[in-house]
Parts: sequence; C-alpha cells; structure tokens
Amino acid sequence: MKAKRLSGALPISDAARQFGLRSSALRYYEQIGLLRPIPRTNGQRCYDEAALQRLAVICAARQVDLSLEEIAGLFARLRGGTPVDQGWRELSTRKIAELEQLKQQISKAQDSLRRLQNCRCSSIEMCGEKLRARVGNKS
Amino acid sequence: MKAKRLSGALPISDAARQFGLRSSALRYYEQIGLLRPIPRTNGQRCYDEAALQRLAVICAARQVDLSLEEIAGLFARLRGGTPVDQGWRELSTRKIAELEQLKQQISKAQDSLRRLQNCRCSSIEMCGEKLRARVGNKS
DNA sequence: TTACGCCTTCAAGTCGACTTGAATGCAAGC
DNA sequence: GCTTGCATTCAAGTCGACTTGAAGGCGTAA
Repeated sequence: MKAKRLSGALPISDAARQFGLRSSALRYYEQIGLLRPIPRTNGQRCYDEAALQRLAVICAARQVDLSLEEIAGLFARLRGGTPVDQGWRELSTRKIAELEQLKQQISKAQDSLRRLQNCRCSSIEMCGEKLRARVGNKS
Repeated sequence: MKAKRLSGALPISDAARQFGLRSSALRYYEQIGLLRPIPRTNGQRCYDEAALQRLAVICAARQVDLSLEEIAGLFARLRGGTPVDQGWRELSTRKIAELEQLKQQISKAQDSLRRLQNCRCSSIEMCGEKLRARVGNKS
C-alpha cells in the first residue's frame, strides 16, 4: 500500500515533499531530538498533524537562517514555559541584528572588490606588494 | 637563532602573524598548491618577498569572500597568460553580483523574522498551523 | 514466486578550510 | 648534555546539516 493513512497522517516521503526536504532530513531531525519520536505503523513513520506543524516551524526557521541548534533552543525554552511570542521575539531580534552585521560585512567586501576591479597591476606580485602596504600588517 | 633571515625572509610563524593567520594555514596553502613550494633552510620554510606578496593576495581575496578554489582559479588563469587586471575584473564582477544576491536573501530573511517577531500564537503548534497555510506546500 | 518500491537502521561519507596530535628534528642557551 | 622552543611530516579530527550506502523488511502487483 502506498499510503494507508488514518486521519491524514503521511508517510515520510510525502511529509518530506510537502516541505521540500528529503526523507533523510526528517529522520535526522528526529534523531537529534528536534522532532519528537514519530509514531510508527508497521515500523514506518506516520507524520500526523502535530508533527507536520512542528516541521513547518522548523522549515520556516531554517529559511530565516536559524541553525538547528537555535531552533532546538527555542523549543526547549517553550517546553520550559516561555510564552511562544516572547520566545520568537527574543530569537528574532537577535538574529535580525546578526544578519544586519552580516550584510554590512558583505557590503565592505563588495567595496573592496570594486577596488580590485580597478586593478592596473602588471603582475600578481605587484598586486601583492600594493596590498601588503595596507593590508595585514599585524606584526 | 630565532630568525636568521637573509634579505628579509621570514620563518613561518612570522609570516603567519603578519597576515593574522596560523602557521598551519600557510602549510595548508602550500600543500594544496595555492602557494608554490617555499624554499627551505635547514628544512624550515623561509618566506621571501615574492611568497609574502602572493600570500597578501590570498589574504585579500579571502577577506572578500573568495574561496581558495576561486583564488587558485585566478592564479591558474594568470599563469595561462590572462592579464592581471582582466582576471580580477571578471572574478570581482561575478563575486559582487553573487554577494548582492546574498544580501537580498538576507533581507528577505529579516523581513520574515520581523513577521515572526509579531507572533501572537499561543502554542508552537498553532504557529506551525499558520505557517503551513503559506509555507512549503510543494505537494 | 518473484520482483518492485518504499520503508527501516546504523555507520560512514561529504563539503571547505583549516586545526590538532603524534612523533621527530634541529639550533641555541645554560 | 639537557632543556626550550620552534620547526617538520602525516594522518586524522572539527564543524553543521545532512546524504549515502549497505543490508534488510514489508506489502502489493504480475
């Protein structure tokens, strides 16, 4: 049987597809405790509504660049009694700031690249000579 | 002797420090062929001016988020006869665009995070339910 | 009955850029 | 002569988030 589902529970391949993931990723999430043990039928995982909802949260969190560890941390805090909104707010605020910093670093890198674009050196050694004059004199 | 240097050649530790790297990184660069074999004295590497210049280029490139592979590719093209300025220009142009895309992705992530900041869900499952309504219905 | 397709577990592999550890060597200073 | 300090090589480990491979199970279709 392809999917004898009681009340909309999905086999792993369907659950994975619904979120654009591979089955192995779902097994991995379960293995590291990010998803609590998925109920089995005939030894095969059946993803029920609750599991799919948690999975949706994990996916959304991954898409905004949260690490699995950060997500696990959030879940742990919620289990510890922290209200959902507060948990998200703190995590989001921190992450938004982190990403802002990252964007600034990227902008700086772009500036440097634009300078390199105007390179008129005749050899890579001359390039290095010029660079050495400014960069990396931590001696 | 700490550093009996002929004409300013440096031992690995000094060369590394000058660029804020560890000795192991320099050995690694040499090992993968990014730096050509460094001349030895008593079996110990002596970084001469040319080596330091190449190292400066590698460092500068790393700082603007170029991978070692990209740097190696650039060096290879230069050995192949491509003029220095053209090599940099092509690589920089591509990389600047890549980084621009990356910044856009980050901005999107920040937008999503700001939405999560306003989360009023009473449980993580409700959160997942809402998210499922929009996100990840690739079925 | 046999094949097919999807599932399972567990261990190991992947990627990039290094780092770390073990075993060893060599030069200087006491 | 011994210790100190930096050097060497080579193999293996690290990090995060998975993926892959091997070996096997279960249910259905031909």
